[in-house]
Amino acid sequence: MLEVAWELLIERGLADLTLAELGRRVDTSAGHLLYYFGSKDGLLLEVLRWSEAQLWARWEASRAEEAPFAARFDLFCRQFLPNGLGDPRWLVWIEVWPRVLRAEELRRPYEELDEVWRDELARLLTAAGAVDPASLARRICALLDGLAIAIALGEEDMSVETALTHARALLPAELYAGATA
Amino acid sequence: MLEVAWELLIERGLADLTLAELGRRVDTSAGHLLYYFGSKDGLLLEVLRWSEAQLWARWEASRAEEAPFAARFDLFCRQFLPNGLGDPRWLVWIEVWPRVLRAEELRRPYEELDEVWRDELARLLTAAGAVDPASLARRICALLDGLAIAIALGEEDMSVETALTHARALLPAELYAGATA
DNA sequence: ACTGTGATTTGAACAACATACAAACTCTGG
DNA sequence: CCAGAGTTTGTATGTTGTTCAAATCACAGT
Repeated sequence: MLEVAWELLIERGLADLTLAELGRRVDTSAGHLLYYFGSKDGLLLEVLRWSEAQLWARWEASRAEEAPFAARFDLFCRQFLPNGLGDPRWLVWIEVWPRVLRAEELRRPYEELDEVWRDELARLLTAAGAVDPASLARRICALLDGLAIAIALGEEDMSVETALTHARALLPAELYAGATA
Repeated sequence: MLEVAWELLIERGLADLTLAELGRRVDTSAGHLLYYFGSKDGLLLEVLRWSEAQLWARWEASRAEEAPFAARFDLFCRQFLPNGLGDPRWLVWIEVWPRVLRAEELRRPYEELDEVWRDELARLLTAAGAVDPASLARRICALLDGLAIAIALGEEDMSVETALTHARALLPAELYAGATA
């Protein structure tokens, strides 16, 4: 069901991700979706969870633990960043933010999702021997968030490659030694 | 009128910033607001413009052109970053992002507003003799965006001071030499 | 003054939406 | 076969932003 929501999101964008429309796709009623997810906020959060799980699976499949740090870092950033304008994953993030502001009870679950990548990056940095991995991970993830918005919103002078360059610039020189494919 | 919208936003938050409610405050009808602003998106954009103009005025009043770079940079960041959880200026930014995604015609005006601070920071950096001011400004503004989201959304381990530390870390050592008040 | 014309302003109507809810249905343990 | 909890549906409700025709206003030209 979440998968269908996802496809709907890709096909028709944010505007058409409505309970009625989704109900039509899944052959059920909007009422049932509410019963199931509690609210549209709940549904969105669940979609986000699902999409993050997908991404995490891809990440676990592709991350090469023994590869050099530079390669793993690049891969991390590429996975994290949006895949161009209107990337569905970031569509949901951007849609969720204002809702977190309106609804107190979304804060906790939101933060949990947010933390995952920060922790993973911190793990990467720790393995590479960074001095304050937690703080550096915070910094890099914040940067990636900002860059991701620019990409997802379609700002002309921002691309994944440019973003990657910016991200690398935050690494201490000794960590990101060689160039990578 | 935009000022009243602003006060309404501060008092009651995002959820109550509705055309009907605003109309009640300004003693006019929701229909008139639509006639005037074209759409709610238009209103929001105008509110954002107004708030940015306010901020810009404060910035121009307080920036000391002859002060050392470190002080001017800190001031810039403090102005730019949200003033704690639910800062109204960032409330509007966060509300605008999903709308930019839904409505193509918002992209241009959005980008114009976005660029202002980037250009100003680039100016600061140029004056300080940075090597690639435009790119560095891009990077720092993206970082500030990411940090701002964390602050505005009320993530516990993020404060303006912490954010400031992160921002400073992006500067080449020779630019940010001394500590500042 | 009068009038006509275009810009405002209004209020009611509309459509789309998330949500609430009661009724109908389904399944399961006794 | 039944009772009752858990699902599912369809309809109703309340709130949105938006549309629109009518009313009002401002004011230039005569």
